[in-house]
Amino acid sequence: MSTNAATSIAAPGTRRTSSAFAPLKVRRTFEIIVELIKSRVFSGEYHPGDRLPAEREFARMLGVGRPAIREAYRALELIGIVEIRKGNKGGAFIARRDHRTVTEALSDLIRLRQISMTDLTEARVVLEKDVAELALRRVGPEEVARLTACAEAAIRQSRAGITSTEENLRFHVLLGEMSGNPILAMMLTSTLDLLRLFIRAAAPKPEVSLDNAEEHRLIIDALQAGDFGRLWPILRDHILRSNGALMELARQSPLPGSIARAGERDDSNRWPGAVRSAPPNL
Amino acid sequence: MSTNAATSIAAPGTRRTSSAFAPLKVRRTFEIIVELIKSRVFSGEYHPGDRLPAEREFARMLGVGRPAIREAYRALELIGIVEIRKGNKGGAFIARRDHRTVTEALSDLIRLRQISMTDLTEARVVLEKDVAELALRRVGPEEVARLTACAEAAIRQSRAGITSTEENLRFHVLLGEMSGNPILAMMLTSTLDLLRLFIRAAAPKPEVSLDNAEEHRLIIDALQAGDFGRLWPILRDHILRSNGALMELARQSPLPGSIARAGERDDSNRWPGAVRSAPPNL
DNA sequence: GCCGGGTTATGGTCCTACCATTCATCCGAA
DNA sequence: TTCGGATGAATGGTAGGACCATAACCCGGC
Repeated sequence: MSTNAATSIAAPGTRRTSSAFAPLKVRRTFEIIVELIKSRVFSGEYHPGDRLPAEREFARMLGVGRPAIREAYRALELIGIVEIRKGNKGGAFIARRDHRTVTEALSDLIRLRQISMTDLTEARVVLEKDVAELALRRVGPEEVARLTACAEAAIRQSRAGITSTEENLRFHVLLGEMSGNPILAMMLTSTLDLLRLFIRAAAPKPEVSLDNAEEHRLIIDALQAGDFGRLWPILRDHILRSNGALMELARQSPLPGSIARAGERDDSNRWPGAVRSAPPNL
Repeated sequence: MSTNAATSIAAPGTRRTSSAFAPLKVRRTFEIIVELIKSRVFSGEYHPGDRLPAEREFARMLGVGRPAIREAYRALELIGIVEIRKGNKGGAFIARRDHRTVTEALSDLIRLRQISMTDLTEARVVLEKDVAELALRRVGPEEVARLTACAEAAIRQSRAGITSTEENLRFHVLLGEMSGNPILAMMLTSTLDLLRLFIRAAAPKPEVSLDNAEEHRLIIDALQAGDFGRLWPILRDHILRSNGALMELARQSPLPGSIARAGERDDSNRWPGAVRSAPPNL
């Protein structure tokens, strides 16, 4: 290790021949670097698109080895804070944030916990209910236009024989965003991402569409009317109907992959079998 | 690179002098290894507590370098699937899963998105409402006993002059678990973890307790009665009251750290200022 | 039986070397 | 002049080896 004490992260004596009263370096080097970069991102010092120093250069600057920087960049990439590009003018760039990290973490956790389709639908129903209630107060003409565009795109795809699952899911994601609450929106998006996994596992055939895009128009109408009492039954039935269709599909085709297995383990009354308890929340 | 073709991950020719028709190895080595281990965990081949091969040994087994294994283990550690221990008989162990990963991802995202205290409380209110409604059908004597024990522990701590924040938060986490829906429970837990961060930032003085533990008894009573119409106003007011206390505290003491800054940036009507919009959901 | 030091397996870190990829630049042909 | 391919340079990806720090284990002395 060369000496570059100025900006060195590792205090002298923390490694090699640790002198008496070594400062108890318990955290790993790369974790310190991760914290350093995180704090700069959070404090607004770094902005999306900014390029972090090259591994070799940063290692020299901080007085640590290149592996430490590598691992820090890797960790930051995993949690979605930076994006790593190879080649000339490549490097680590501050990423635009999205919910991917949360979704993946949730997805992993859920697969390990052997979540059932029932749990997933139940969570979706309550989240959509809350989100719709909040969105109701915030939708304006612009929001309606976006929802309408999404719904019509799905309908066009359906009529053209193309699967509109993605577009249909996006409709509900949009609804989540319109709640105005980023936490709830993120949670709903994660739930829907998970639902997409289930759909892909149960209905690999792309010609199958689970969502009835036409119904989205009714939802938009009710949203415009601003009447939750009218909106909610429509939305709820819409969700439960698509859930029913998915369960039906699951029954027909065997379920490949770990997602399927996740539910079979526990008992008979979980995925892909019948609903465990009554449909939630009415 | 030595040759160990038997169980080699890297097909011959993917590196060094890539022959014609190289199989387009686009994914990085460590990602392949992560997938491999993940799938084994998901499929139940590995169980919590199991020990993965040592880095050097696994590298030899797979015919890859030690750094690849290192990075794979690191990645798995970050997403909470394994736990790495040093020393003799150390190594990578399949971890017991918890929600930490989700919480941290959520926390990072939220800090970057400059979530306000209002958003957080709003999310908490709707989640607690849903969770309470579900829990209402599932609580039995055992659940009531656990909640009571938690509430009484908090009360004892309060009277002894000890901060009961942790215990009070745990009460709501318990409520989340009693909903029977792991997804919703996880989401509520993550939200409460986030709230803990806010509390620590706003009220570093441990003698301040934000939650009124006595009220938890009322909640338990209403839960036992099985009447959501009675339970909900109590729970809602309880949450909003603690929120109000937190906001008050935030006003009194300046807010250190990135969490505080996260809200100050946007506008004046975010944290630590007044509520952005009307309290959610009534 | 208990305590303490030596042993040893293992992760933590660093270094060096080389490959692979990507972009920018330059040069020649049209 | 313009376009396209060749070339070079910067950078991440991977490998392998070396050494340190740590923690569990083992064994001997008390």
